[in-house]
Amino acid sequence: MQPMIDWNLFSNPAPLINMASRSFARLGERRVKPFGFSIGQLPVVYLLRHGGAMSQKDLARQAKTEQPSMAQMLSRMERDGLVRRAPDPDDGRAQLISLTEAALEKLPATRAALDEGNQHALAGFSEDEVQMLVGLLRRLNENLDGMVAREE
Amino acid sequence: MQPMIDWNLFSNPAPLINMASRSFARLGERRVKPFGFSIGQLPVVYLLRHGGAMSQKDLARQAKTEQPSMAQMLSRMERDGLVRRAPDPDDGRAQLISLTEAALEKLPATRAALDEGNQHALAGFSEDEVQMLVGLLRRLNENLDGMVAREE
DNA sequence: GGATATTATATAGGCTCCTATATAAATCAA
DNA sequence: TTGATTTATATAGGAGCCTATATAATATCC
Repeated sequence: MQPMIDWNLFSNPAPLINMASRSFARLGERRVKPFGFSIGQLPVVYLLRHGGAMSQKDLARQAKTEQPSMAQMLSRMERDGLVRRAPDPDDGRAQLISLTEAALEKLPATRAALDEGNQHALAGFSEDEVQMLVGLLRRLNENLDGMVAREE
Repeated sequence: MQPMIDWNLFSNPAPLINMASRSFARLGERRVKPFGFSIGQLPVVYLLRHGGAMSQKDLARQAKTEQPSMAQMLSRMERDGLVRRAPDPDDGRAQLISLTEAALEKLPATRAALDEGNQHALAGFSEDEVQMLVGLLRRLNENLDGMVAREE
């Protein structure tokens, strides 16, 4: 039970993380747009980067989004020629999703543009500080994942 | 120019922050919903928590969202009886927005519920680690804000 | 004072997410 | 083998965010 002192949005991780997330999204959007991607698509791109194929379900699980979010995303990506859907020969319900050649070709340049932006975001951070931040964020995500799973 | 080694989503701050942000939002939503709020409204609630009134423009600036996002949010909040819009006597274009009594009454319980969730998210973190995380996030946000402002 | 900027909101359109629910194929059990 | 359950995707509906643009009121500058 902590005292009901007045609230400071900027000393809690949650709002700081929300702000950072939105800023990263806006900046990332600008950087990947020239290559025909949008920022939310990157987890899918990442998972399929070697040219392999995955089901929608596996993509959703590994990208940690809900299945309907993934379905919608894949529809847009298919519409934009980034992704191909093929019926799974072993399961009539499922699809196998893979990146198109066009998408694969644009990957290296896209990633370079994005990396450059991420470097700028960490201007003034020592290597140790970056590692510290990443480590703390990983632990935070582990806690959060558990809470989401337990419906806490 | 760094080597094009294979990509790891989990050693970059940006995707980790995006994941954490989404988890916080999902968990926070569950916690504040019983009180009639939704998680995205909290910056507005926070800014108006003492019963004062602000223009939409000031709310948007201080909550660091774009004006149209704020306009939409306020429409929903007005619809839900959380906020009141009054014409600004000094400026025919502007409105003065304030929380309704109903919203003000539910504030303490809402904040308590949210704080509890945030504590759980930081389970296993020492006080120093929390301060470290907050400090690093603040610096990161400063960088990001600058980049957004400079259209970088 | 009247034309021209600037400023405060509003609207349109789209993306990324979420929850809840429907549909269709596969699996399991009796 | 058929009926019930589980599983993979789809659809509906909505929040929250963004960019681009329209509208209306205020300021500014001849």
